[in-house]
Amino acid sequence: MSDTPEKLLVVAEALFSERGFYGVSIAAIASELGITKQALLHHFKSKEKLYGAVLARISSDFENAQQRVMVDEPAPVPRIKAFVAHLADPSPSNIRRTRLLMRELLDNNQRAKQAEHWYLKHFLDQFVAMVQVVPGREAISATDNLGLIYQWLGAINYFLVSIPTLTAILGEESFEEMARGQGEYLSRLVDATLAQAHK
Amino acid sequence: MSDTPEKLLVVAEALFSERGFYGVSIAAIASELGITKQALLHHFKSKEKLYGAVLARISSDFENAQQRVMVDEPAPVPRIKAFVAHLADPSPSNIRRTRLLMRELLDNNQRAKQAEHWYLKHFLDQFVAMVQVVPGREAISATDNLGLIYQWLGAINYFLVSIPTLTAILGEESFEEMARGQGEYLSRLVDATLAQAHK
DNA sequence: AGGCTAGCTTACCACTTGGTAAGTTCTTTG
DNA sequence: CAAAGAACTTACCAAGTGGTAAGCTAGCCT
Repeated sequence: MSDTPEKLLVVAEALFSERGFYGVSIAAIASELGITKQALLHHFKSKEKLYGAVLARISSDFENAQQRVMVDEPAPVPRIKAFVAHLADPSPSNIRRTRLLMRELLDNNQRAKQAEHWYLKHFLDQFVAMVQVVPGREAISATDNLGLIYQWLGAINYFLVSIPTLTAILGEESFEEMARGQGEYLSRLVDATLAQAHK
Repeated sequence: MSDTPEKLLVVAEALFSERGFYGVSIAAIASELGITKQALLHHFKSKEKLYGAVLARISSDFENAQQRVMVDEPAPVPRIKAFVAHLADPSPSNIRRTRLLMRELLDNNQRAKQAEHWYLKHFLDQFVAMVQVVPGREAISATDNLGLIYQWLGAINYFLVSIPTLTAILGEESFEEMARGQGEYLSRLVDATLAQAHK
């Protein structure tokens, strides 16, 4: 094979992230890769399946990262902070994936979806478990803890996808200043929200 | 005229919100309205312009709400909380608009955009001004306050667009429980994050 | 009455879309 | 060596895309 399927998924991920599922044609992806549309369709039988493969790759990487932090950081709160920091990593590749997942969040409204087999279900369950072992949080319901997690995910993901916009508004330098503060902000956000329920 | 332009914009807004700019054809919007595609194109000369009109309508409503809260709530912190509560209103129409604006945030990455004339610039400037008059916040840079606002917007907007997903995961009742807590959560989030910088 | 505009309609267009069908070349395996 | 399958290619297609052109009708203004 001339291109590894891995390479195909990387390019497809980038384009889906930038323009969305309906915004990219398989021909556009193929052209970016320098192959024909039909070569792409040979590997992934349809556009939907190609997109599915992109999602599967992301969610698998996600779960790996989650498992890693479970092992590396045994203490509950530092573990959460480490994981939050990982999710908030402002690297181009993480921004790209965050944008794609946010599009997915907006779309799977209308896309048919069974809650049980949802590709991020496991990720959320694990995350809730991470919060529930924090001292003082054991008694709090999973639903409430999920609410907390959604605040964090909101703050993290919204910031990441806003980066291009913020850079345009603020200019390169001011944005850098803001971005430097963001890690510290998030750490304090976790502390503040974790603490507030058991005052 | 048989349909008011208002009615056209309402339907277009709903469809753009659900499926995104590329996900909806002008023919689909027209069919939903029970008119021909060309009738729609008669009112708004192109798809882009129709979409632009939808955005303009939203941003104008936004600025009205902002102005109202400035008048109705003179005290800085209650004013912010009232505005946050307004933005977080989980009514179907607000969810629809939040979803549309989030799509816009994801897209205007690649869409050409001059920061100065950006349709939400004024909204953000006003919001920053609202935060900057909070006692203890005057000395803090606009950039830092903007960072704070993005945390709030993130928590609010992400939650709103996640509602369909969360309902599917948790079921109707558990979700209702979580949603009831969300208003209280947000109020505390504002308190906690406003306080943290001037301890 | 004549002209003008708003609000349509039907007809049409070039282009792009995702996808199929069938054949070809290369590589691996029995 | 033969068979099989993987990795393509070219050719094609029906359906849909955004948009133009031109005409028609009703109401309004002078």
